[in-house]
Amino acid sequence: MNIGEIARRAGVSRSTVSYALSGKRPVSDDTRQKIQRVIDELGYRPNASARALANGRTSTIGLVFPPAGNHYTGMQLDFIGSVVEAAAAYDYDVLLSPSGVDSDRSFQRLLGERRVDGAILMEIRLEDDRVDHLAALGFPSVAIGRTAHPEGGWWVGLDHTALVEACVHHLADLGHRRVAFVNRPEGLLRAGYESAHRGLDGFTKAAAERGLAVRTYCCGDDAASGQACLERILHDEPATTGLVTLNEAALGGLYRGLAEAGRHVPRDFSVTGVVAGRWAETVTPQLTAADVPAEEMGRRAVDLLVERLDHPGASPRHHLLAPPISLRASTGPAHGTS
Amino acid sequence: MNIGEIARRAGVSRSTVSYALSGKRPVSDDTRQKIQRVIDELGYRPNASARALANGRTSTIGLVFPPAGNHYTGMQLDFIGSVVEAAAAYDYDVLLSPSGVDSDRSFQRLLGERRVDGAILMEIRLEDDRVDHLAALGFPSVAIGRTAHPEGGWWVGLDHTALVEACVHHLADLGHRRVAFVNRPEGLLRAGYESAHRGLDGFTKAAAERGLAVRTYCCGDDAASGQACLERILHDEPATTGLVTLNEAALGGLYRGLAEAGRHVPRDFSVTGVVAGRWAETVTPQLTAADVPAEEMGRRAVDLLVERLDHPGASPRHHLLAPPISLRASTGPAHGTS
DNA sequence: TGGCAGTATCGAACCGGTTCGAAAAAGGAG
DNA sequence: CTCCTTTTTCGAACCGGTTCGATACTGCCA
Repeated sequence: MNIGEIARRAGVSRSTVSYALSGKRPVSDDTRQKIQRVIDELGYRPNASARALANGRTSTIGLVFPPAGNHYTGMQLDFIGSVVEAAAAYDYDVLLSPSGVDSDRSFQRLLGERRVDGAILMEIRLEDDRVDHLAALGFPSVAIGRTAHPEGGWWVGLDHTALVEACVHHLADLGHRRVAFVNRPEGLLRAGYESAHRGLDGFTKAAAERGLAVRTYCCGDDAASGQACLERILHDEPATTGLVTLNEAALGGLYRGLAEAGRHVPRDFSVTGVVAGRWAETVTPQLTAADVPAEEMGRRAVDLLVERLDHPGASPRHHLLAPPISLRASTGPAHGTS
Repeated sequence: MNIGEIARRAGVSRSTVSYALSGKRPVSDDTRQKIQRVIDELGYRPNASARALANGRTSTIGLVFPPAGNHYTGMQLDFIGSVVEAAAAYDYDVLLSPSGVDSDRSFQRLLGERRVDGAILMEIRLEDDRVDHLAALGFPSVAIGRTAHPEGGWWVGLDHTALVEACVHHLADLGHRRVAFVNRPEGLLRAGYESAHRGLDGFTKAAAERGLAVRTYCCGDDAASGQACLERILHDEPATTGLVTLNEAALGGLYRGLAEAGRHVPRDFSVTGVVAGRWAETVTPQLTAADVPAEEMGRRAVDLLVERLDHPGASPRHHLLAPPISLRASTGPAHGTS
């Protein structure tokens, strides 16, 4: 079941079999057919490790996870799914790297041991040592997210600043004056997560522009935290009439908190934010939100990475996406205290 | 940066370096230290492909996806996350295989090209050619799910029949007489998905035992389908007062449909089913449900696979899980038409 | 001081492919 | 029929590790 066996049965040399398969040198028609017949008969497939060793390419890309710990959100699932699918179209496999507790170890595994040809990094931080490290090494990688200094890098990003600004303007246009911001968990904000920081920046800036009274909160990635967070919001400022969130996993909890406080959405309270479309449609009333185009981002990241792998000298490229807000049913005009 | 370079700099032979690293033969203390110093200095890591070629083990396990198409549910995310984490603890990497459109191709890639030492299969069908195929090949694999003939196989399963029965009994105990079943999408049922079939069996059986009037539905994996499905349920039998679902992605839509029909949960209508705990807590009121222990299942699947890899002769093992129903807030006593 | 056990290290073969240079075979022109 | 070009195939080296058999070195006892 190795190439030598195929060669023996076809009565040719190993190199001829190799060339017949790769097409890198011409092989006469009848020997090719003879070889093909033997291959089909035995169901032969070349050994991936041997091939990787010989030509230095593993045909595998690494998908590097955050040091976020044990919690995965729905958005990440969409990334993973679309990356795997897009990679398969280019004949690449996808190796998942947890980079959980000690990210260095699995990072070393992926790069140091040459398990992958390139990497896609998820959950980027503004100052991200992984990105810097890879850039210093010249290792082909694409970030899903954008560091504080994205110039000269390869990445696919979402313009969280602009999206959150749009959310704030949307609420302000509806007459809301007291608005809260529900961010990702505090640990992630402190760790410098891009979405948390840029989203917060956009919120602060737009709120200042519109002269809104605002409060910002961090919130755990689960429904219970969302509910608790909403209670805190109404406790701190009962006159709050709207919120913007980046935290899709807390969304259900936020809604529950509103329901239990007797605030009807969207009559008494407007909710909006930046979340995956699937989640926006799950809650009732459906969330007016900037839908994170996770699938497109994953696909584009793979496109960029493959381009980079195919053309080692290519100059850096990136995509900054800013999808429009999908108007659904969770926001409405403010009244009463406005 | 290869073993020869290390050997040269340390003034020893390549085999000595290899033995110093693997410990498979004794190496004197000072040469070991000399070698280690060089390795640390250069940051050397042995090439994974070369190692895999030499000793026939890739230290990688494959995670095989369903032919389900482009839709991933939250449960799958939890499986993936826990599998990756558990595998990392055993020093295994995880290779994702879509097996999307033509599952054969990526299957061949994984096994035929020897990219992985073993595989974990997700989304099992009652008659699953992948399982049969692997069993015939004697290839080390563990299924997350259980075929119609699970004897002699390695798997981690969820007792959907028992769980759905428990849900039905729960509703019947509360006095509900007309109950609906919301299954996975029709395509999956027709394809023979285990959860869809066994869940349906349990529902039918328990409903018959309790003499309930029932209807069963298939429902797409998204909120819009859930809403449509609920409308159909109430249209077909307006006196329905409860439902059992396996479809977590439709859950939000089911709730919305109930709200729009003016049925209050749990006062007018009880909802229960088998879904991941995270989803059960997202909806309001929180779902009384059998929580799918996705994390535990993923972890156990890895444990079994590693055991199988370490002891090639070991006799088949499995785990059939049947977590209890978590009483939350979505079910209550029936009244009115009862 | 020779013989011997035991330890430390080395060289070579091997895993299964790819690739290069050269040899062999085929075809065409003189 | 020879010579030369072109096409087709072959053998050997290489990728970077692992592993086996054998050699070199050490210390100990007779």
